[in-house]
Amino acid sequence: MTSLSLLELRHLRTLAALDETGSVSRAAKRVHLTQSALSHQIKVLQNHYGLPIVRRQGQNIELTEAGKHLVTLARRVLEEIQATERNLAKMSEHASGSLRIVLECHTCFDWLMPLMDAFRQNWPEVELDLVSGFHSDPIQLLEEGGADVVIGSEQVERRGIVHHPLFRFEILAVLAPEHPLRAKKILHARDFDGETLITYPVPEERIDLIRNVLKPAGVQPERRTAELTVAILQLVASRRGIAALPSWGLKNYVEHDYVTARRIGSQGLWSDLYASTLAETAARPYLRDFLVTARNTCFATLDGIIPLEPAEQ
Amino acid sequence: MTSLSLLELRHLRTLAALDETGSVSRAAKRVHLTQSALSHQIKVLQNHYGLPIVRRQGQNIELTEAGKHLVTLARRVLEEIQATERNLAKMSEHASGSLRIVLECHTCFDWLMPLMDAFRQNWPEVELDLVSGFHSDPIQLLEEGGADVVIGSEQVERRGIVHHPLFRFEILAVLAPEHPLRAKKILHARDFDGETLITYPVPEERIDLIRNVLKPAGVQPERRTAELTVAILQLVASRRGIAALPSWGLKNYVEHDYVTARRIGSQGLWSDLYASTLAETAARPYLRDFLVTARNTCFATLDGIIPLEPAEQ
DNA sequence: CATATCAATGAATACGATTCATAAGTCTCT
DNA sequence: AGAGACTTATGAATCGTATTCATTGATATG
Repeated sequence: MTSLSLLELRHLRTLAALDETGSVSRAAKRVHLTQSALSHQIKVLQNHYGLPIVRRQGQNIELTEAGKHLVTLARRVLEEIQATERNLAKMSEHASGSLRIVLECHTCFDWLMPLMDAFRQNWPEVELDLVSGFHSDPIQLLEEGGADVVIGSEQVERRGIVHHPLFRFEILAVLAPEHPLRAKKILHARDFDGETLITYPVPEERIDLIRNVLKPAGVQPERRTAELTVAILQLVASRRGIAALPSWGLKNYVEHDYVTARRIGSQGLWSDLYASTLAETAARPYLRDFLVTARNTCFATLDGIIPLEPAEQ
Repeated sequence: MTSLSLLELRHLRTLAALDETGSVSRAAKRVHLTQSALSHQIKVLQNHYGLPIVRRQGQNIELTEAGKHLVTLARRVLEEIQATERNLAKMSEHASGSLRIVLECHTCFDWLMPLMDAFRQNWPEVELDLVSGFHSDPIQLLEEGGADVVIGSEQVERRGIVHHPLFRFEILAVLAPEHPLRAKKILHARDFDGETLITYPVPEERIDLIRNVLKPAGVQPERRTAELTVAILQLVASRRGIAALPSWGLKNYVEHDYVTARRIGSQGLWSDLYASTLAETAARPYLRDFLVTARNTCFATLDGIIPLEPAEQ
């Protein structure tokens, strides 16, 4: 089909990112390019169509009418492409197998559930499971063949294991709205002295706040555990202690004044999330599709997360 | 939307061309690239998906199952893109106006009619017309504002006029199946000596066979005219003379042995078709869309035509 | 008002798609 | 069978252009 169009999928991908982030620089991170690159892309498109596509709105940008047209196109097209690429993947080898997921991070339930539903639809032949219970060395599970993916935040170098970066997120301190510490904009290690820390029932080394902030400062608050995120929040709200949770799940509770969130340290406490697999299973098409849609749905639904550079391979 | 895909629209465009032409080199002409470029593109895609996309079938190629998946994707996507680009075009200026078409070439009716129907649907605001009758200087009509496009085969340099190349086609001699000349594979100028030439009712200079072949050789056969292509074919079939017509319209008649077609000269007699407009109207979005879909539908429906390089601008 | 963060832009760069040159395969015709 | 006219495939060279770099001007925030 002939076409005088200079439009390419790369444009559509950045358009979609622009729409989702509302900012050129955030969109740039999302598509792993510089802000400048996206600015140039936008300019080329606007010249080509003779129409503004984005409008500066204060700090950020906003799509114009024309931009929205292109975004709906982008959505449809990118989805169609992913669908047929899935079909192609199914035609190649390794199109079936198992995807047994180990979660190091309890809060990941939030985004994992809808993701697993979608995946089950797209890959009915793949045996999808969540392997439950606590595991001291989840990576070993991979090597023993007891699991296929570990979702966690530590990136330990080990032969035959590859870590696929998902995203970076901030961990915020969660307080009851009446808590005295609410006065401080930023909490530091010694602010936790004498407080009760409410966490998931996992070893200390697995809790970023303790490992990276409190322990180095020699602060050792009391601990109390709960299995579910809502239970932790409930305890916090009823003034039984402080918690540290990913920012994305807090938004609703904070907005309704159920709890208050505060940054930890002047830079904030950040953690990276990886999906780790055997090098061998990393090549499986359904695994790659799982990772792509995982990132997509996370970016779409989780606020305040930051893309990570894809692993060089 | 994140994507590990290296797929780009350029790939989809060549896929579509590959499917329509069944040959890498013909597809290359269609998308204005070299055969080598397309070969490389195909290889990249096959490596990426780990699947063959085309299969060599003797001289030409054939799409595999995977290739067909991609082609249906390509069709859908490219169509969607054209649709939204039309929408964008309508949002810019010059989105309405008139498109009055002058035909220098009678046979163009064949492909112009469905094209005009499609155009009318897409651009209801544009006043679409076929200006009828014979015009000695159709380009002048453009300058006088009596028409907007001239579709013809001569490319006369004139200030303020731009010629948009459509395609190149071959003109074949058409004989009655029993005609003595059927024995020759190729007809030359002197073969026409003493024959009756059946043409459209236009001046000699407008008839490529006469202007480029017979006149230079000093051959001057009798002439007889008919308005419609079917009428000409009817006269030929009933042995009233020979005609010279574009190859594309002949296929059905030749296959049913209604008439016989022969090449004219060892290289064949070829003619280029252009759409000419004022430079000013060339910028109008609906005109550009008209040209794009004209080329597309011609390539899709007309056999044996060859793309021309787009005019440099 | 200083600082941080944003988008825009021109020039330099680097990457990769395309071309070039060539080889190898396929069909047709004599 | 062999010549010729077609194809497609492939590695190396080239060229175009998308991206980055470096900088500026805007906009918000404390």
